[in-house]
Amino acid sequence: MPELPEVETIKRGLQKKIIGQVISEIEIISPKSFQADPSLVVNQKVTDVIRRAKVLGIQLDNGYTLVFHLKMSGQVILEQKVEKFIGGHPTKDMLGILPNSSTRVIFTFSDNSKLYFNDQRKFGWIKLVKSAELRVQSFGMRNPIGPEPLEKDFNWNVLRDNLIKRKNLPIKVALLDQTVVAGVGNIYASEACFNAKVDPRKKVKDLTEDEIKRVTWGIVKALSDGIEFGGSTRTHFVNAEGEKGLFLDYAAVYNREGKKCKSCQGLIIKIRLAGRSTFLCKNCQS
DNA sequence: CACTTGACCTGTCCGC
DNA sequence: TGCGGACAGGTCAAGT
Repeated sequence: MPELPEVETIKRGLQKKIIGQVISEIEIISPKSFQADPSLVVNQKVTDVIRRAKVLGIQLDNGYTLVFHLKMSGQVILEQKVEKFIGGHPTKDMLGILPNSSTRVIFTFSDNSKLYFNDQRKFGWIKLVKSAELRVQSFGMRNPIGPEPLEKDFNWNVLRDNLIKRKNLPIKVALLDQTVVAGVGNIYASEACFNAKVDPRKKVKDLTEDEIKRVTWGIVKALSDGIEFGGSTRTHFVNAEGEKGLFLDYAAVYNREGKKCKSCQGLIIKIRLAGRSTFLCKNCQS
C-alpha cells in the first residue's frame, strides 16, 4: 500500500496515542510478518514514532526501534471501539472488527488497548533495529535510502544528481527507485509527473533542466497534497484509526483512465511502464 | 553496471 | 455461478 503520505498519516496518528505506553504483550499470528525477538519488545515503553521513506518506526526505551514495512497491503490500526451491529450477519471485515483474517501481529499495551498489524498479502514485515544503527541499517531495507523529499535540503540539484545512474529509464520509473528519492510509489509518481507537465515515458537523459525542476516541485506537491488528504485508499490503506484516505478523490490522473483532465479537459490515459499502471493526460503531458 | 522480469502472497473483479 | 487470468500503494533476486 502505502507510500510516503500514507505512512506519514499513520505515524501522526500513532504519535498522538501510543507515546509513553508500555507494550505488555505480543501475539504473533504469522511468524513471517514478525522477524524479531519478542523478548526485546515486551515490557518496553514507546518513546517516539518515526518515519523514513515508507518505513514506520516505533522507538522503544531500551534503544531498539520496531520498524514496519507495509508493502502493498499492510495496515497498522489501533483498537477501535465498534458499536454493536443491530440485525443481519456482517463479517468482521465489514464491521472493521479486529482481529480479522488479515491480522498477522497483535500488540497489547499496558492499558489493555491493542495495535493490530494487518497484511493481507504478507509482503510486509516488522523488524527490530538498534535505534543508533537505523541509518547504517537503512531502516531495515536492503538498499540505502535516498533523500526525504519533504525535507528542506531536497532540491532539483539533488534529484538531478541521483537520477544520473538512471538515465535510460522513463522518469516515472526512475522516481520509484528509493535510492533516487525516498517514499514515492506508484500513485504519487504518476501524480508528480502530471504536476510537472512531463510525460512519464520521457527518459531521464532527455529531460531539460526546467523539466527536472518541475518534477522536483511536482513530487513535493503530490506528497504534500497526499498528506493533507490523509493518504490514498485504493483498497487497503487506513490510518491508525482505521479510516480511509481521501487523496484519490482529488488526484489528477491516478485511476482516472478515460476521464477528462481537471486542468485542460484532455483525455486521461492508462499505460504500463516497467509492469506498473501509469496514468497521464494525453494533452498536457507531452 | 543498467535494466528487465518474476517471485513473494491473498483477494477481487471481469470476461467467457 | 464457475473458472481462468489480470491486477493491486513494493521491494528484491536472478537473469540478460
